[in-house]
Amino acid sequence: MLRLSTKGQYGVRAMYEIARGYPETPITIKEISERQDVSVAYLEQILNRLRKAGLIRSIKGPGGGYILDKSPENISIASILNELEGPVALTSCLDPEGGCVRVDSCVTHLLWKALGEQVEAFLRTITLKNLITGDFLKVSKGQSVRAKPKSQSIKESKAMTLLKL
Amino acid sequence: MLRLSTKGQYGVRAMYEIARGYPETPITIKEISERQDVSVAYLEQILNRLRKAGLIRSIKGPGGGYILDKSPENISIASILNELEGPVALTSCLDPEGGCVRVDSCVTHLLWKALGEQVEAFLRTITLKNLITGDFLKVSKGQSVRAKPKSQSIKESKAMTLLKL
DNA sequence: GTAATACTTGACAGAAACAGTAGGGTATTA
DNA sequence: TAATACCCTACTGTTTCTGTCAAGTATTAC
Repeated sequence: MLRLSTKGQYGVRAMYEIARGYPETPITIKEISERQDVSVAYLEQILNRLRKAGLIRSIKGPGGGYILDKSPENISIASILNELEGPVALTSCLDPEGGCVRVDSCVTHLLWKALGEQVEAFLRTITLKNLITGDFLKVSKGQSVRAKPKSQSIKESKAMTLLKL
Repeated sequence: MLRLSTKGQYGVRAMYEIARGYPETPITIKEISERQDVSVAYLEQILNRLRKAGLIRSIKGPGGGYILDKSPENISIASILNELEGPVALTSCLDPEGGCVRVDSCVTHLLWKALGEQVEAFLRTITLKNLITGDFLKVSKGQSVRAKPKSQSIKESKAMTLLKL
């Protein structure tokens, strides 16, 4: 249950590749395509939306490509997925668009709401920088948090709290 | 993103109705259908799977219906959803069935894994009893946890920790 | 024993979402 | 002006979802 679409998955992986070139080296779609094994045409769709959302910038012509529009520590996984898949909405009830007819009588309404909020909170704490440095991976494996205390931003330490649950 | 299927949603709501009759009063599909506004035929499919999973028991003939096979505090939302939608698997990579070809090279693999585990942990802590007593709802609204200390099981207090994040 | 109640099972079908392709266009550089 | 590289829209096959339908089995009450 709760499958993430390929658009979201590829989007995060593409952003990871773009982030690696930050702040100077643009990466072409072709390169992302080869490294992440996703077709150029499909990536075009995905990156287009992320560009319109202001997460990345594009440079046309030879030597061009894509580059982050903010620093990696300021781009969360949540912001990427929100653009590509919309906000977390476990039920149509909770979709910002269509309203719920039976909010009050629905016992499960607050359950789904709470879960959705927790997921969003989690995704907001993980940034592209975490993906690049691998801090996140170490923490999720249960390694010592205090091994690299000075590199921990506030956001990162929040992510750790969540992961240690 | 991350929409829950109606099967899962209806399943939980149906289980809530069945739980209300525990341990003595069986409830018919027809009654659940009317209370939760879901067709009888669709509920039949759903309840069948929950019965085969051992969560509920059925009694045929007049006066029959469905009844829980365990006490409400021993049936978690996770166990219901797992039967109806399978385990949380944000990517096909993480599906217990199909294996991942590029586990090691995939930077995001552990991210989705960690998120999935967190969601499962959350759903395991919420039980049908929480739904019935409404304890869960109070907590999720940020009310004092210590207001009813004696009714708190270990599981419930875990859920609260999660909700307070 | 028979009629009414209620669960059991498998097949099927329309709708929606997903995943990806195709084919044209525009801007920039050398 | 040719090559590079991004830009945009439309479309289509596949899968999943969301149910319905129809026929069957078991139990109870009388």
